[in-house]
Amino acid sequence: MASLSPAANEASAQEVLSSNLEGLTATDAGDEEIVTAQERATDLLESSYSVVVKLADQQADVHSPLYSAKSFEDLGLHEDLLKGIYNMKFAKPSKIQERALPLLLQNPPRNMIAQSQSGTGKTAAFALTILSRINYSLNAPQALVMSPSRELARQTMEVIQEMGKFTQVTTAQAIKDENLPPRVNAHVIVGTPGTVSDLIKRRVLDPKNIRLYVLDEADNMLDQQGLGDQSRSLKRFLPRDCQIVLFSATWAERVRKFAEDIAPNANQITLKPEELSVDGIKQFYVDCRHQMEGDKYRKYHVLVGLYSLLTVSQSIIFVKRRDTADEIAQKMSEKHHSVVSLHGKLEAAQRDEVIDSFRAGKSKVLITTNVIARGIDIANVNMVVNYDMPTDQHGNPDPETYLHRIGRTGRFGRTGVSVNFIHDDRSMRVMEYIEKHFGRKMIPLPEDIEQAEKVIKLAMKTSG
DNA sequence: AAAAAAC
Repeated sequence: MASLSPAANEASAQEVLSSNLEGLTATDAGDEEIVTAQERATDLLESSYSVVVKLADQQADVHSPLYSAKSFEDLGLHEDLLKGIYNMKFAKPSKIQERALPLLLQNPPRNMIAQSQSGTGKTAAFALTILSRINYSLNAPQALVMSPSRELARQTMEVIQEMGKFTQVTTAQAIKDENLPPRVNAHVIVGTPGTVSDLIKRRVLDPKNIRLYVLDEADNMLDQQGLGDQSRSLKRFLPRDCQIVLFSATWAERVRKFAEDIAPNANQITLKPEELSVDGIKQFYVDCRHQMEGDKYRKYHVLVGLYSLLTVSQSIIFVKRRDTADEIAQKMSEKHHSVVSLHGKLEAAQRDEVIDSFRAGKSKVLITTNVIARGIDIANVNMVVNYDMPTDQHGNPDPETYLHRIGRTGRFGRTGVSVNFIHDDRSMRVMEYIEKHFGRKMIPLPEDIEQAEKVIKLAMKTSG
């Protein structure tokens, strides 16, 4: 306990608030209790959460009330959208929504580059923009949302549908193996870049009426080899006056220029660096360097030792390679753990089945690659394990992926714990780099596995 | 020295 950061309570308040704004509060909590918790959280949030707004129009006054919406009514949203919002239990705009929505909704439309932490309602921000801009009497694709993975595209689609429940919106998923008509005329398309560009080239998808192009997890969409080229080249099919919106929790310096290139003259919303800390999630590490030396599976033995003691509701184990995910899932299954593995080598239908059943709580442990590192919301996940520390293709530390991975837990005001597995000097150096990058120390777990389990269990019980 | 994303 003594090792917990002093700011942990503030961060947890943010999560409590996000929880309410995301409409995913604990179902057993009474309405009265939710409101109280939210009010308390709001006070803390106001003082701790800060954004920097940079307007494309130099003449405009950033501090004008025009650029800050304290309520959804202030935004002039259609009644049917307000119904959708309140149906999802959103009480008032989150800080990012408050700042971003007036800018996103202004006419003529302006491009937007925005940064916002996981779980602060960025999906809702662009969903509301999309649903506000559609011409419902025109049966043609008018908004195109791109995701870096199949799983995130499906989840985002669900949010748009839920929010647009009281509108006449029609939607279509442009992902692998999805059955689509010969001519897609849905208003909103959510998809992955390869399939979308394929559909456009085959004239299944006509881009001429697209007025909004959204890149979710935009730094990843622009930076990654393959994804980046596809996202950029798609832009040439879009009308010249198409509004371009880029959202992500992370924006490494190197990627910024891509962003400004694809979304010229954009309004920009940036988080102050201190907002990127992850104090709400208790970050541990287990040093396996001196355990069972010489045994190539010693990291695995520590993992399975920990899991044989721990009782967590659900957890995600991140590994580097797809075959490692399968291998560990296989071995843990033999030990009667409730485990599934998910990665891009699986068939599309299989991927859907695995993620849907994990979401439904049918298995307790998801072993996966970076495919799930970003954006995925699964409320009951209260532990993330970095079995392999996140690195780029050169083996260099990847703090952005680290932040996204551990952001899969500690969501919605729930307790979140992460455990990094260190097995050699290299992985130790990767972790130390990430510690420095975020200015946060990870907490060492006792070498004795039973003691380690007690420490993790205690961290899970204390409010995160 | 990986993963993701198209056929």
